[in-house]
Amino acid sequence: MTDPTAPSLTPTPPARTRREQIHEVASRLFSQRGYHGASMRDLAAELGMQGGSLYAHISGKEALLIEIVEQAARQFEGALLDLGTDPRPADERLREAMARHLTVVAGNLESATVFFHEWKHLSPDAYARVTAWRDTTEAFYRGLVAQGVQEGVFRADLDVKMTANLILSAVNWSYTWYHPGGRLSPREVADRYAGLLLGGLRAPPQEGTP
Amino acid sequence: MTDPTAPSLTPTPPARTRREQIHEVASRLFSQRGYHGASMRDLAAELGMQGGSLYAHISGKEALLIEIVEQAARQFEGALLDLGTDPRPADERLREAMARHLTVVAGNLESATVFFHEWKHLSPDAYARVTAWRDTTEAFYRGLVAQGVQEGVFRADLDVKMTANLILSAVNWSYTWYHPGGRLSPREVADRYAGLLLGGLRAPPQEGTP
DNA sequence: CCTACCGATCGGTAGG
DNA sequence: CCTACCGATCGGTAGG
Repeated sequence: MTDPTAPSLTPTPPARTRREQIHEVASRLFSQRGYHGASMRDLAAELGMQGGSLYAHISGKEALLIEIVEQAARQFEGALLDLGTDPRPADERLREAMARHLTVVAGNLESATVFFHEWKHLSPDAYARVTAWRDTTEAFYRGLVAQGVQEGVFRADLDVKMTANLILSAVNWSYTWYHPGGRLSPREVADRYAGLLLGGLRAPPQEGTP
Repeated sequence: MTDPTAPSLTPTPPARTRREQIHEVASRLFSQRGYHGASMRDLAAELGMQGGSLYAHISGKEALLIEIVEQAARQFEGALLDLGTDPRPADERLREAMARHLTVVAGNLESATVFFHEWKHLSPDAYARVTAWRDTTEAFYRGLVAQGVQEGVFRADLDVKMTANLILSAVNWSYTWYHPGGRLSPREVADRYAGLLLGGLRAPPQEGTP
């Protein structure tokens, strides 16, 4: 009926190398079953090959984990990097940073999950690189908060570290609940989160009812 | 030198059954290496016994996971339950709920980590129970937000679901960064988070500089 | 709680 | 990319 070798009329998805396919399926399996819970034979089977055949394309299971985690780290880094020199006021920069951060999570839910859960299983070298990346991201958000205070856009009494922790909680925890087909786009989530964080939950004092 | 059978002068820690010791070490190993990455032989070795001897005390590896995850769920549930009927205004209830939630996370970092990472590996029955618990907790926070709006304590235009998501992000993500010996107690973290959430980051409009 | 063991499965390799 | 295989390790059990 459907001959897999027949030319398809639907537009072919962008050509992916076998290596990219392996990374893609590995991200899904690692995110669903965990790094140690997903076997190389599972991975091979999903790609229609034998377990040993994987090693014609990749050097080993851990190399796969390293590449998935580091690619995720690079995506986060690339999304936030140029915001360091953005001329807008800190509240707008915060909104933009959260939007980009959430877009990376939402657009790469599987590798983001692997990134957040499985980085502890990396070998010392890759482990250190991921830790460094994490520190950079925290420093970025702390810097943003501190600049906002200096600009007079944010309250002067903010605890910079805890404020950055709160922002990071919001954008990172999204990997647990966000579903791409859902009600809100990543940018809409960011707008609502940023609005809540900037304005607070408390109702403003009533006019004329003192 | 130190005879392990000699009576100790330092106060003995509360008597723990062998089963409790097994749960404790299993929580640590599961949190550090993941459920599938930690072997029953590792666990036995840390307790000074042979692999097979574990099965005199427990029925299997998955039973261990189930009990760790469900005990964590019960702790969260117990901490939040009676707040449903607390008579204080919603902003104080929010602060209290966050303090209790963070206290459970901070006081059980290892089992909380297992709870957040490994619940997907449960068999269907236990999986369903954990999902139900998760729904209950989300409903609790959504209810709290909705009540705050009704009371006039929170802004009338809040997105209840996203507000609850933001609160849950803050208290749950804490398992990734909180260290018991650190600068702030769980209650102090809750106070700062609640202060930020309620009041917002934005500096209040300047008096006399319109 | 130990010894000794079970079948299954693991990541990975040799040779084609 | 396959066949056939390696040693290691897995969760768990029998019998004491």
